[in-house]
Amino acid sequence: MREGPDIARIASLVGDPARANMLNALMGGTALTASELALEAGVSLPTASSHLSKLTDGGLLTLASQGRHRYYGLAGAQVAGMIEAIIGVAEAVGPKRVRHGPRDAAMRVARVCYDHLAGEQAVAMLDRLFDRKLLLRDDSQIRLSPSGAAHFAALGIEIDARARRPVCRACLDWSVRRSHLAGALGAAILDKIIAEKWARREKDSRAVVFSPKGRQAFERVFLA
Amino acid sequence: MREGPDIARIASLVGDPARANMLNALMGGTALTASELALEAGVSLPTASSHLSKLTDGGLLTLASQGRHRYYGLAGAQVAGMIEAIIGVAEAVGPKRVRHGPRDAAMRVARVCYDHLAGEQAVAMLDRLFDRKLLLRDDSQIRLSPSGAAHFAALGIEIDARARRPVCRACLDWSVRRSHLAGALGAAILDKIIAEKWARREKDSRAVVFSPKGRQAFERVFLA
DNA sequence: TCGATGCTTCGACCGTGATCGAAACATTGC
DNA sequence: GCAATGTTTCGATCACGGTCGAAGCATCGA
Repeated sequence: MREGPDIARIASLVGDPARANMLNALMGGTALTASELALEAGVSLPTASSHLSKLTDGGLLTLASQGRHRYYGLAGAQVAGMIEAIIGVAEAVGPKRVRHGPRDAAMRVARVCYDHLAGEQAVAMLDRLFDRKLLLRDDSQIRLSPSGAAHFAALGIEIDARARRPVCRACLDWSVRRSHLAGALGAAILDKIIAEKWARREKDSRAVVFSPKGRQAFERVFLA
Repeated sequence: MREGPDIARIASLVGDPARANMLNALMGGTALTASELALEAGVSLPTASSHLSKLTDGGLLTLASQGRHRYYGLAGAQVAGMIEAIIGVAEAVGPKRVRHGPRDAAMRVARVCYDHLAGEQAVAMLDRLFDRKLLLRDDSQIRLSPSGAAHFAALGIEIDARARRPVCRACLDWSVRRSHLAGALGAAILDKIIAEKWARREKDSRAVVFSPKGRQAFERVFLA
């Protein structure tokens, strides 16, 4: 009975259906208000409020008060990564192996993971960035190379390396089961994809759908 | 309230302290009997038995009956990866940021993750295997290259690619936060490290401690 | 065949935590 | 100020699930 980190505490936070629905909704990356999350979870407002304070106390959510609205969001990419890992297991052991609808397929190709891109496209992108030496695998981190910094700057993506948030971070992809790029750079790239209208967010889903021209542009810039 | 995979079900399985302790114990990779796990979790045998059937029903554990002993083990590397991800979050949000004892430090360097090696050494190894083109990042998988197959065969590690189990698989490392190598090859490498006595398992811990000569040998073979 | 060992099932107990209505609190717009 | 809106706190209810002792199965060794 040696004691490690309190994984039961964290897991039990995710282990309630109402809270799991809230976290799932927040995987889209946008912060939501308490009432939106209550609707999403299918519980009353008081119940939702209670759950939300547990999640924030537990360190899984952050809270940003703006006037009378209170926006809840995931506490970081690591939390998002954990939830993706749980989703992966749930998919694998779930009773419904054979339910790959069209929306499911789109999710596997490209989706939002908190604030960055995930799915086959994202994994392929990270691979190419390594191949082109724009990113370097350091001892225990991913780093932006000088040529990489120049490359992204030319695209209008400039990252302040001194900010608190790490520039590059690996995040395990539940569908592909390999890492994709998170961190400030990962978020900036997703921002650009949306801003350039290369792709749009599917309504009420984490799926990201590229337009034909958008896909070409994305491949030219990131998969070349 | 759109429905995804049942992540609450999976998370709540991990969310009970007794079950979490059991899973943690099984992260060492060796299957354990019900009585051993009861001891590990600090509960009575009937209680443990009840938990264990829930975990197996839930798909997190596999059961191998051998005579009157019943050995429980993790259901796969994906489950192990999920638990590592939860451990990572628990460490990050836990109240004890500054408690890196010596055992903790050893865990970060090298430890067992289910049946393969994890920690800084394991992440560095995977990086070098890519650099040396012994492994290839394919579209959505890690593959063994022809030269890699030859290389490992020369070390006495031969993997049957037609077996049900994937040869190579990525597994996210909770301490380093990047991928290390799982799958049949990852397991075989750990086997070799132990068999060659390059390192030994720390008692009652997942830590793997290299001997001075063993470290040299490991670095020569896998980090060169 | 018989006791010993390992494990599960049964039954009963009990505490934690999820739930919601009502009321209190906070902020904004008028 | 004062109503309207968004959110939390309080209080009470209730059910689910964790817990263990006792008994029941199964397997092994002699």
